[in-house]
This record gives sequence, structure tokens and C-alpha cells, in this order.
Amino acid sequence: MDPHLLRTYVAVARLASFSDAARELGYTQSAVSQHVAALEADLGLPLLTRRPVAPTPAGERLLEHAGALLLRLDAARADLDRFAAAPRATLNVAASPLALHPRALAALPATGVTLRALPRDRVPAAVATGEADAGLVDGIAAPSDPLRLPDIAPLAATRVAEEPLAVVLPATHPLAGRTGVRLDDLVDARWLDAPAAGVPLGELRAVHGGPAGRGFRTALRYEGTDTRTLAALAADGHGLALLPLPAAGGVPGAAAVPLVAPRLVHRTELLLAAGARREAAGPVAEFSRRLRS
Amino acid sequence: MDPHLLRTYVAVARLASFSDAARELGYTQSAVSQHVAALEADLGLPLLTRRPVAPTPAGERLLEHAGALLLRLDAARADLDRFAAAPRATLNVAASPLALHPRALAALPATGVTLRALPRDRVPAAVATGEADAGLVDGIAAPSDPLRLPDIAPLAATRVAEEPLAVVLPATHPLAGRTGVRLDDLVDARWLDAPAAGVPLGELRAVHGGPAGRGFRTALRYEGTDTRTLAALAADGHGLALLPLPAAGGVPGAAAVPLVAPRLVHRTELLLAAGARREAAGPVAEFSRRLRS
DNA sequence: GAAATTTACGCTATTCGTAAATATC
DNA sequence: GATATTTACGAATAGCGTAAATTTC
Repeated sequence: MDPHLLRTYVAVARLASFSDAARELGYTQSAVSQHVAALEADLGLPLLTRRPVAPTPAGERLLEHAGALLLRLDAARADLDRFAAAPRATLNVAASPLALHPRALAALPATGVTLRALPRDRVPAAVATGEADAGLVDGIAAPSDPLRLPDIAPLAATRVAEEPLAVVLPATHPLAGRTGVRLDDLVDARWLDAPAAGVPLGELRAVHGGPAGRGFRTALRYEGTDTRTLAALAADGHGLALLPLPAAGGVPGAAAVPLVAPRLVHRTELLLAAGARREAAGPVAEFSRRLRS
Repeated sequence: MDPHLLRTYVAVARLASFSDAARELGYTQSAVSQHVAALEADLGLPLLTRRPVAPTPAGERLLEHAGALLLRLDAARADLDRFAAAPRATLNVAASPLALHPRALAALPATGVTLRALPRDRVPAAVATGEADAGLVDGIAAPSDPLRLPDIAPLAATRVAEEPLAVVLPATHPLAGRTGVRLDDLVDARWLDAPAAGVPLGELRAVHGGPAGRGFRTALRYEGTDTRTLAALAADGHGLALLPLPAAGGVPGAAAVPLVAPRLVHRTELLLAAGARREAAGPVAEFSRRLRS
């Protein structure tokens, strides 16, 4: 189970071709074939069917392991590399769309900043592998609870902000006038699933504690990142949206009603590779220090 | 960052000796020295001080990564090995002390069972690496929330049971007569820290959502696994204990008062390596099926 | 029979052990 | 000076590419 072999195997499985994988990895087809053969011999299992090239059931399993494994390996290397490298002169921030809290924006250094929007679940990996120096992620959690992040690598998470959650509904909706809604009142409602722009429904289900069982049916899926659009969709009756309260207001035809039960908040966290915390100077340290205070 | 090198490095760091590590791994001292040198060259960093042998700061960092990495690697191998192997004839269960719920005991097959008690945090690893065929873990969580387990490998977790939590206090305690207590009433209290026998205070703090900030001072630490002893200590005024309600009752001089706020439960889960779920027959499948129904 | 994967084979680079050299307490 | 780590060096091995063989559509 040499990582090289795993890496090759993953590439072959992804591209469904030995030859294409060889091109991508800079090997000959022969070498790729030998890699896969070695892996199969090592595990005593066929991993791929040939013609067409597709993973066997055992191969599917291995893919799950291999992905995480290679990610961790890259993360370890990146983290250790940071030890040796000089403090960076620029700051590379990966952020999920809703994590760009004013407090975070205010803490950004004046120059040398690159800000990249990434899907929520790719932010931790970006920080771990060194693609980004710092990450800003959001999610929902119980008040003052940390977010549940996948542990790709030892990352230091710091609270940046917590805001109430709000349900966005059409101004004509019977609940629109309320000062607060309970989620239980809305289990039968149709929701907008907007993993990028809004709070992902899956996460809500996880935190709220419903097993796959009840509710949260999806009416429409929106794949963009614009919260105004999302609120407009909600105003137009395509389904309910869940947003941080500050982001939910001010859309014509829409009412934002705070979610009062269960007691959940929209939380933003700063993510730093643990190795990066040693840096005493530089924009990464500066950004981190400002957000911490 | 070859896993072999990492494994050697970890052994050297743990044993604080090149020679001892060589003996343990079945290499010569020379080979071990070369391994460490190769790693240091690869990363461009010194990882160990010699005489005495101890990890440098960078080495410490690497240890964190390496541990998780090697664990995942072992888990992957074990998981794939299960694919090739014939269904096991015996059932090897790893369980944290409080996870031995009657429902779990009742589901055990009549013969061929080995039951091993393990600290809570080692159960997932035991299942992942194949040391155990199945695991029973407990912890505290919001009602019908899954436990937060470290993701060493893709493990399938199933709910086995949820029980109310109870605070165990001396019968003479002012709150002893209550039908329920709120945790907020007890932040100033002294607690028994019994990571093995009771619910770990750290976990409570995490779920309840206090950052390192307030409360949960420890009066006495008990490292055994016996809940009766723990309750007796609480009865004797050495501090408060937190136990699942069923385990908390019936101790002379002690009162068990259900915890009513925050709404948390003691939860037990069955852990199965995802690879093992394919087994249609055998004691592992039988055990799993009985607990699922 | 064309396209793709596997196998054969030779070259090179790596890895490990023996043994000598060197460093540290 | 004894103990422990490093270095030098040779033998075995593993890994890759070229090219021929084989498989499959």
C-alpha cells in the first residue's frame, strides 16, 4: 500500500483509463499497469475491471480510504514544509461564501491578500494542504459549540462570529409576521437547497438531530453563491431558505424570521494549520491575531 | 514521506533510541539511522535531537500527523483484508465500559464472543484496524444526535440506545431531592473526573458548549472503570459524578438526579467497519442485525 | 485489426546489512 | 573509553522504460 501506488490507482479509477492516468502522472502505461498489478497482488484482490476500466466493489472501498489517506499525506507534507519555509509575504485565504463576515473582512491586511471562495467542505482541505494559508468556514451549530469539521489534519479553529439564523419566507406567508419560528413548525415545508449560498439542509438535519427520517424536503436546488438571489427565490415562493439573520434581511417581498428553536446559530470560524501558528510575524499571523482579539 | 520511514521515525521517537527501535522493527541500527536521515533530508528539517534522542518541534508536529496517517493506513489494509477473508467464525467486540448496554449484551451471539473493554477513544481505532470486529462506544450527545467520533476510517455507526443522564450527589446535598437539575446550577460544583467509568468532563464541556472558559473543576480523578465505586465516591462527597441514569441508581447514600438542561443524553452506538457490513452471514452480521432491529 | 493492457527484460536507483568511523557522555 | 549514531560500501532488490505479446471490442 505504497502511497505512490495508491495515487496511481486513484488516477486510473478517476480517469477510467490506464493510458490517460499514465499521461497525467508522467509515467508510461506500463508503469501504471505494474502499479495497479502490485497493489492488487499486495491486497490479494482485484481492484479494477479492465475494458471498461471501473473499480470493483473492493476497489470502491479502497478509493474511500485512499482519498483520505492521500489528503492527509499532502497535509502532513504541507504542514512540515511551513516549518522550513520563510514566513509568507502574502495571505491566501480560502473562504466558504457565507463565511465572509464583516469582522473577518475587517481583519484582512491591507495588501497582498488573495481571497478564494470555495465550497464549504473544501476549505479545511485547502488549509491543510497549504493551498490556503488560512480558511474561513461557516456552518450551523449550537451556541458556542465548535463546528464539526472533518479532521483531515490537526487544524486550529477559532471562533470568528456567531449570528442568529433566520428563515426566509414570502411576505405573504402566514408565519411572516412572527418574531420567531420553531423549526418544528416547518418540518412539512418545502425548502430551498442551496449548499453554496445558504446553510446546507443536510447540516441542519445533522445538528438538529433528525436521522434520515422526517422532513426537510427540497423544492428547488440553487447552486450559485448569491444570497440575494436565494432570498428572492424564497420571496417568490419557491421554498424556504435558511440564512444568517444579517444576510437575510432587506429583500423586497421576503420576510426574515429568526429561528428560535432549536437554539442554533450560524457560526464562522477561522482555520489555521497548526504549523502556521508558530509564525510570529507576517500577514498570516497578523490576520489571525486581529481575529483572535 | 514513505510510510516505512514514518513508522521507523515514530518508533525511534517513542523509544527515544535508534537501537531499541531497530530491535523492535527487526532492522539494524544502521537501517534505522538511514530511515531517519532520509526523512530529514526529504523534509529538509531536523526531526530528532541525538543524545538524548528527542523530537524537535518539527518532529513533534510530524508525530501528530504520522500517528493518524499510520492508523489510517492500517485501517485501510484491515478493511480491504476483510473483503478477501472468509466471514469470521468468532466475534471480537471492543467496548468502552459504559457502552455495555443490556440491549447490546442481549444481542451477543451465544458462543464465540470475545469482549474487550477499552478506553472510549480507542474503540474506533480498534474497529478500524481490525483488532475488533465490532465496537460499542458511548458518549454524550443531544437527543438523537450521533456521537462525535474521530474519523480514522469510514465506520458505520448505529444507534444502540439513549438514556437520560443523571448527576450523582450525596443524599445530603441540597439538590438531592429534586426531580431534575440544570447543569447551570452546578457549574460551581466540584466534579469527579472519571474518564473510564463516567462520562468524561471534557466531552460534556464540548457538547454543552462552554469553551475552556467556565466551570467543571475537578475534585478527584478516578481512573478505574467501576461505576459503583464512582457513585460511592460521589455519595461520600468527593465530587459530583455524571452517569447514565440506569447506572446511577441504587447506591446507598447517593442520590441520582436526572439532568434536565441542557437536554443531553447518554448514547451508545455500534461501530462497524464499513467493509464488514457486506458480510451476510457469521456472528458479526448476526450481532449487527440484532442491534439494528 | 485497432486500441489498450499485460508481460519480458535490461538498466538504474534504492535499500539493507556488515563493518569501520565518528561522536558524545 | 564505553555506548550510540553515522558513514562507507557491496549485494540484493525494486521500479521504470522500451518493446514485444496478448487481450478485447
